[in-house]
Amino acid sequence: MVIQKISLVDLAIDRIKNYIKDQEYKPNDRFLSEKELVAKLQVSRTVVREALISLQTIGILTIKSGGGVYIAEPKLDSITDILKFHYDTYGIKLKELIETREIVEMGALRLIIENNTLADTTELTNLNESYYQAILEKDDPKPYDRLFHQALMKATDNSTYYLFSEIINEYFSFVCIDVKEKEEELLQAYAEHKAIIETIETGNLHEAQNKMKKHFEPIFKLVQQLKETPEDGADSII
Amino acid sequence: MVIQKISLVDLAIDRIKNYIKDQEYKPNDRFLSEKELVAKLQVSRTVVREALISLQTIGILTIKSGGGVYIAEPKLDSITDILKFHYDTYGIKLKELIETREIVEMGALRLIIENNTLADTTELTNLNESYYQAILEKDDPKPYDRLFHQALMKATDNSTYYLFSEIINEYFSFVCIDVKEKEEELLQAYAEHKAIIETIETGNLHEAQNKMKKHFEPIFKLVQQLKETPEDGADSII
DNA sequence: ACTAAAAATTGGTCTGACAATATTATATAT
DNA sequence: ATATATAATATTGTCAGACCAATTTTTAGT
Repeated sequence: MVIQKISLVDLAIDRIKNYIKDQEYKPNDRFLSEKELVAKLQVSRTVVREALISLQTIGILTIKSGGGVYIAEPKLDSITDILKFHYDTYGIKLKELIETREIVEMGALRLIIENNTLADTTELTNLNESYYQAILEKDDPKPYDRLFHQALMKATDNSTYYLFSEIINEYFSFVCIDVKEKEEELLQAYAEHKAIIETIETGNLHEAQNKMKKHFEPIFKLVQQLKETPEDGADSII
Repeated sequence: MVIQKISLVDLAIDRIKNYIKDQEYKPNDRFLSEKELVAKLQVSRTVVREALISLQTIGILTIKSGGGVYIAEPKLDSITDILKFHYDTYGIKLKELIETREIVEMGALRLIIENNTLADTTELTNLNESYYQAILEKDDPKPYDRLFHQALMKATDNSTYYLFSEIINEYFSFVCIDVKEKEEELLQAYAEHKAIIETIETGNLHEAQNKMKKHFEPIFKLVQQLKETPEDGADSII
């Protein structure tokens, strides 16, 4: 006996999913209320609620207490949530994660250069200059760094690849320790960004990838120095 | 008023998550029953159930009707579920997905060769030979192809990178149309696998990547010929 | 010791009730 | 007439109790 009998909740989830597809809802649209779904699906409120919660969990719906049910904004929170739990519970090596980022961004360079999807490097340059300004003004430059790398990934003109890179980056920013870099190192990163942009413009893939690799070296070294420090005491649910 | 008051369900989810971490459960271990959780968390069964369902949805727990709650096997089903919905609802371009696979596998070659993580290419060869046998015996060779590419990704010795590649492949096998390839094409693929292995052994990254790129060309061309055929009629929930 | 029936456990679903929150309608003041 | 405060309504959150269905455990009989 392997077959799992399908529960009403699972059925409800499926129906609601299909309904959302067919109705061509847009994010933030108001969805049906629990009451309406009870009438429509002919099941108890319990079942409807459990289905809605499941759909909220995977980021399809948003339930506002007292305010109704809405179509969720397409985000990756639910995916990164899962990965976070994975990380906490089963452990993931930081070194691996950074290496993954590195490889993914080097791959992005290939897409950009081979497919020639980046006609205009102005935006990248602007973002990097914002990064530079933030450094000089002692602001936190990290958001700009993030934007720079995001723009680079977007320049692949492959939204799927970009999607996965975002998952990885989300995951990374959750996992990664918050390193305070020295101004000297930040300026170095700025220069490397600049060099990468210029190399993209020349169309030299091999060179661009090498520069990207260099760009990742500092963080790589940093991580390899870190010790794994797993120490917790909490035990019961509280 | 931006702050969302935290619901009891969300609290329960958090507590349970932490409890699982602390108790060092293993997959398939029996977890606490609803009743026990009610007693432990001091909330109603409704809240416990909704929390459990949420945790089941993201693949942390498995609820067996009448049989109790269990720690789920770490799988990516929940993630691919989310992506599937994304695909159905917002659409994802097949061409992009294949390009993503291509880039990811080319990146894998870099990791393998640069880090020299693949001391022994025997397993890859064996899997490829199984692929060959399946072709000759008119079996479905796809599973062996899948195994070959999986082994390649594992050879990066980066479980995180492997994890992401699995997400992509799961996603791909869901999305992708089931193409029946001719024996001629299958044998071609076999030969390309073989060539890739040999090039890995020589340590020539550039060459290996080129061969991988060639290996993806057929499926690439196939997809670009396909027309988008969105045609459905269903409207209401049923 | 093995098997089959009975009992207990556990999850699945339903109903009704009330509380907490958000939205909408109404009344009031300017 | 418009803006604001208040009341009414709608909606989700939580609880309790009941019964059904599936599973597991116990018991009884051979």
